This record gives sequence, C-alpha cells and structure tokens, in this order.
Amino acid sequence: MSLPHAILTALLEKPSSGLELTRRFDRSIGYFWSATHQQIYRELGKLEADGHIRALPTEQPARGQKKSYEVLPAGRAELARWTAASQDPRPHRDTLLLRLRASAVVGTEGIEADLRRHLELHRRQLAEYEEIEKRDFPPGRDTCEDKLRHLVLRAGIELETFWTRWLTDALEEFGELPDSGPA
Amino acid sequence: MSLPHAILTALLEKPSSGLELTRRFDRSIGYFWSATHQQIYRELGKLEADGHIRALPTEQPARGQKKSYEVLPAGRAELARWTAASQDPRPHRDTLLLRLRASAVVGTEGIEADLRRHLELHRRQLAEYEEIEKRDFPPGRDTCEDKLRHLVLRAGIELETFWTRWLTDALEEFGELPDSGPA
DNA sequence: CTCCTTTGTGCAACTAGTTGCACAAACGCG
DNA sequence: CGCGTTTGTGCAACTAGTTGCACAAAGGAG
Repeated sequence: MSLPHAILTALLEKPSSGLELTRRFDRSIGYFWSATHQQIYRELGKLEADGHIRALPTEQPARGQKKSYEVLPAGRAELARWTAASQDPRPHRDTLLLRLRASAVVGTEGIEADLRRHLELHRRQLAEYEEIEKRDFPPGRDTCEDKLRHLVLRAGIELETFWTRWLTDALEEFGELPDSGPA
Repeated sequence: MSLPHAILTALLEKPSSGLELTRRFDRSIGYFWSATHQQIYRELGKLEADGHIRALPTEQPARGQKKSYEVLPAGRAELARWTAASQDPRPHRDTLLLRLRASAVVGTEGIEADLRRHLELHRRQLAEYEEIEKRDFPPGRDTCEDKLRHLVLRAGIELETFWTRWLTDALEEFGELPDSGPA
C-alpha cells in the first residue's frame, strides 16, 4: 500500500524515468522501502492511469526509450493525504530471530556461520550510511528538509548499529555454548 | 517462506491446536513473525499434507472441535535444514520512515500526532517485553535453550528501546521546526 | 557490418499475506 | 429450555510482492 507513495516522494524530489527510479531506490529510499524495477514500472503505469503523474513530453516516445515522469497536483495531494493519515505500524518479520528461536529446539548446528555473515552485511551497511551522512549532512546546512531527511538516515544508522552490536553479543554467547545445543 | 517453520518451532515447543497456536503467536513468536488464525489454519493443512505434522488422535473429531497437532520426524528435519541454511536478510519496509521522508517534500502537517501515537505503542511494547524478561528469565537458569531465547527477547527489547528513543528525539526536533515545513 | 553486451522497458505467472465471512459446538443466563 | 455470546475451525477472494522471462535500442569490438 506504500509503494506508490514511495514513488511519488522520489519523483517530487526529482522527476525521473523508471530506471533512474530503480537506481535511486537501490541507494536511498529503498533502504526502508525496497522495490524491483518490475514493481516500479507497474506502479508507474497505475499512477499515470490514476492521473497522479504524467510522462514528460519527449520527441519520439518508443519502447526502449527513456521516459521521465513528473508528479501532478493530484499526486502531490494524495501523498500529502497519505503522509498525514494515522497508520498502525506493520508487524515486523525477522527470519534470523525466528531461526535463532528454532535453533533452541533443533540445535544450533550451522547457524553460527550465517550470523557471522549477517554481522558482516550489517557492518557494511552501517559504513555506507555513515558515508552518506558525512557526504550529505555536514554540520552546517540545517534547512527543514535536511533535518527531516537526516532524522531518517539516523534511524538507519542506529538500527544497523544495534544489529551489529547484537550479533556480536550473540556470537560471543555462542562461543560459551556446548557444541550444538539440544536435539 | 517462513510461516511453516515458525509453526513447526511453536509445535515443537508444545503440541497445540490451531487456536492455541494463534494465541501463542500473539504473545511470543508473533513478536517477530506475526500471523492470523486464517494463515495458521491454512498452513497447518499444508504441513499435514506434506507429512511434517499430524493431528493427535482424539475421540470424535469434528468441526468446531479442538484438534491438536504434533511434529513428525520429517517436520523436525525440515526445520533443522531450514534453520541451518544460509539466508539473506529480507529488505525492511518501514512506513513511518517513508512518511517522514515524504513530509520533507509535502509538509509535516498531521504527522506529529501519529509520531506521538507510535511512541506510546513502542513504550507499551517495551514494557511488555521487560515484563516477560522479568518473568521468564530471572538471573539463574542458564540452560542452552534459555540463553538462545533470551537473546531473541533482548533483540526485541533493544529494538523497542531504539524506537522509543528515536521517536522522542524526532518529536523534539519537530518542536524546533517552523510550523509545517515546506509545501 | 555483424555480433555481443549493456541499458531501458515491460508482461505474466506465481507466492505470500490480508480481509471478510461462515459455521458448528459449548457455555452462560433469564 | 431457548437464545445470545464465546470458542474453535475453516474457506474464498483479494492485494501486495517476487521471479522469470522478453524485447527493443544503442554502443563497442572484431
């Protein structure tokens, strides 16, 4: 229910083609609302049909030709409505926690290596976020938009920090465990 | 792809009927893998068809009659296989962060109230987790299973702690913002 | 100039999750 | 006893998200 709104936000920040959107989803909005190019194209079609966005006029529109979209007033209004509306947090789902819990009954054999791998992934993600922070949010520059976006980035940083720390703790505890748990 | 494994885990911890599972999902496993009773019943059917679980024999089985399931060896093996297999973290999706980012372009009107509401929800969840910790994990009792389950619970506690703090910070920044941002 | 890779767009089929409803038995109450 | 509420089970339809593939144009390499 939120992909169209993610796209509207991205397009308001800068009108783009499907592929450009896909790229930007990989680097920024996608950090908390990921989407594949297939989803994005499909959704662009719907948004256009609904009159929320329109294709920027080009010379010869054709398949395999860049097509940029911009947000129409109706789209902006819809985004504003959605942003302001009260919404319940969606339930989280975390496979790793589930597996850890499962390993309490079927044994921890094999999971440790994957914990290490996840730790490495989270470390890398954290480094990437910190890079972005250094680049996009230097000490000065405190416009209202910057403050909001920085807030979002900080959430990402702190979440990755949490996972990094938690996984480190978990691995430490694994060291103290008898070899493969129960089962 | 993980609901069947969540159910297997829960059933290994204790054989249960569909409704009992639903209740336990609401209080424990569901904290990181939520499911409705409809999903659970459907999945129980599939798991039984696959020979992973079986219904415990009862006197007169009938609709509207409690039916308990237990895990068969094949089910346990499947769970062990899945737990040990390497898996990539699934992308997170967070509506609130998305809305905050959107509010940087369409204005913050209306979102503050919902931030407060979320803060309250996370505080409550945190309190619930801490209650569980006090009840189920008193200082002694360090069996291997307990350690693993405690680790999972601590992840929940720390995540809620993070959200509580982050939302508090965010609301503070909102106080300093000019009235409704851009737009 | 032809073939191969990259860029960009898109459809179709599938899987997972949600919502809405239905139905039966058991329980409590006037 | 008859009637509404709670408990327990379940189907069907829908929505969202994923996976797999296809096709066109453009650019570079032999």
